Amino acid sequence: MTIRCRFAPSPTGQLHVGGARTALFNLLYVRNKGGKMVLRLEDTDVARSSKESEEAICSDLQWLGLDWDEGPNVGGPGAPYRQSQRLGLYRENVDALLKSGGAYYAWESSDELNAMREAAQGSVQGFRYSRQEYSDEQLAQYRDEGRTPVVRCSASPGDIVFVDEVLGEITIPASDLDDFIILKGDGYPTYHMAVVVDDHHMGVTHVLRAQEHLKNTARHLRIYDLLGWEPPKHGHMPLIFSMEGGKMSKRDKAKVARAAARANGHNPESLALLTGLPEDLLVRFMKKKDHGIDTAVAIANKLGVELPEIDVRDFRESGYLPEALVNFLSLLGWSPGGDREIMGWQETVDAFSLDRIVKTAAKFDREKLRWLNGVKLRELSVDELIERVVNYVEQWGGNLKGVDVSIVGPLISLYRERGQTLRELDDAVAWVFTAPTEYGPAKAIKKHILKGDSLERLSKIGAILGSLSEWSEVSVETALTAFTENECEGKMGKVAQPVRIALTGSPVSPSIYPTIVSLSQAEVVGRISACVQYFTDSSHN
RNA sequence: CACCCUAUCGUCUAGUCCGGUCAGGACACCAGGUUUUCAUCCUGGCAACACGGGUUCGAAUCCCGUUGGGGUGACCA
Repeated sequence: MTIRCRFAPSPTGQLHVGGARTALFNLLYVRNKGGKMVLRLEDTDVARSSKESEEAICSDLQWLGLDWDEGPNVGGPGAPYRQSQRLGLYRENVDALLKSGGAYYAWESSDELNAMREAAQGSVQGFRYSRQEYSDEQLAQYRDEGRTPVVRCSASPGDIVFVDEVLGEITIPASDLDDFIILKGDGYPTYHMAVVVDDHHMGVTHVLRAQEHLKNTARHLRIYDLLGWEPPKHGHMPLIFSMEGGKMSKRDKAKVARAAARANGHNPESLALLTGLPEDLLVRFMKKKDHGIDTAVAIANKLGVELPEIDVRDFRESGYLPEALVNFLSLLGWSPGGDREIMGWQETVDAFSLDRIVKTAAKFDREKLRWLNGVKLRELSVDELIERVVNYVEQWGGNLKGVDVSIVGPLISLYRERGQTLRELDDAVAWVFTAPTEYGPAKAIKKHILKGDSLERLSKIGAILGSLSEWSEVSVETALTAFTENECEGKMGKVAQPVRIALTGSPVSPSIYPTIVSLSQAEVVGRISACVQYFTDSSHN
């Protein structure tokens, strides 16, 4: 039997890392078993679904290298792969359930339902819908009001017991289940109905999804049973937590922005002034009534705070490598056993199995991701890394955007070991394009510039470099080692550190010779004399 | 609050199913080495079986309870 798995996002926003991990595990399983991967868009929430979101999600999946064998735009035996294009099929099966008595029409409005929930607040178990009887007069009245009924599926009379591929035997007691909606008032199926019908018709053999769906599985199994279909196997994967514990969610961004605002002593009024956003929105935001990402981003930008990456897009923008994110994600809730961690795609595919998926939620440790990204960065050949950086700045901007490859190349190989992300690499190189206007830290300045005859020495070095007839790493090295031997008792630090400060503004940079020739001779001479000038001016020492 | 899931270093985890190197690796952190600075790299260190009962010659590993954590409780998926 061919194994078939699916990833079924709803196109209502960006691809979340949790979603990416779900897609990843499904694909790893499929590739390991030589099966087929299906991508299906669950766009039954008409109000929230969008084409842009669909494109963004597909783009991020592709960026991660998570491909699919069947899906929208590629087709396949289960086509179409957008639920909004499969309405007839759902309707058919809803009708079948209606006919067999497994489902029935329910006429309560959302408001009435909410009122019923409200009323059930105090009860031990909370609200559970139970089937209502309607008199002919009531029905007539509802129709006159223009109400459209929903269709509810009758709950299983007995406990739902199934063997989960990850968790083992799971029991959802009947007392926990109630009659759930399978067809909405707008004629669209709910998730429960659509998922079951599609998984069945698309030949899905294994449903691997997050543990938050555990109870939904009980509902889905009920539908399979009522329809007389063989259900697929289910496996529920552990959740991904933020470092604080709790599902990693978009709200984490709002949380960070709020904390930053408070730490800076802001109130809604001052925030409105700062961001130009309406004050009532900010009031709601700060009171945690609103968690808008745009609001969070606006505040963070003004305050210069980094928001935590949550969506795949965020990680892309921060300069992570797809292979690093994939490797990291594969280790969240799964391990190949033993001591293996740094793995390539095929190695991971070969090692993957459901019984090695962990049962407990994993916290998302960005520090480890950063480290892993650095490892993957250094695994790349220099040429490959250069290409990644060029593509990266092309898309997301940076100091190196539009800069000639003949300049980018040497710089990147210089910084290869000094950055964990593409963004950091680009940031690190900023000094090449902008001469320093100030120098620091103070302690280093004191030691390398102001102490003794340092400034005079720097001046001499400038003169020596300026007199070179050939501008190359070798000629610079020859000249400076000679100078070091003759005038600094061979102490390289006396030469390198002042030069670093003069050229970059800080005492930290890659090896000194390549650092020097990263700039033109004229630029080096200019920066050195500017530095000497700066500190000769008595106000700076 | 109810139900369900779950429990090894701060974090990700190996070991648990088939009890007998009481615990391995990695991130982070600390110390040292290499290095003209930084980084890379190398070496070493710190650090965990939630608790309480059982079962057993012997339990991280099996059973029960407690506590902790999380999920769910939509005409969202």
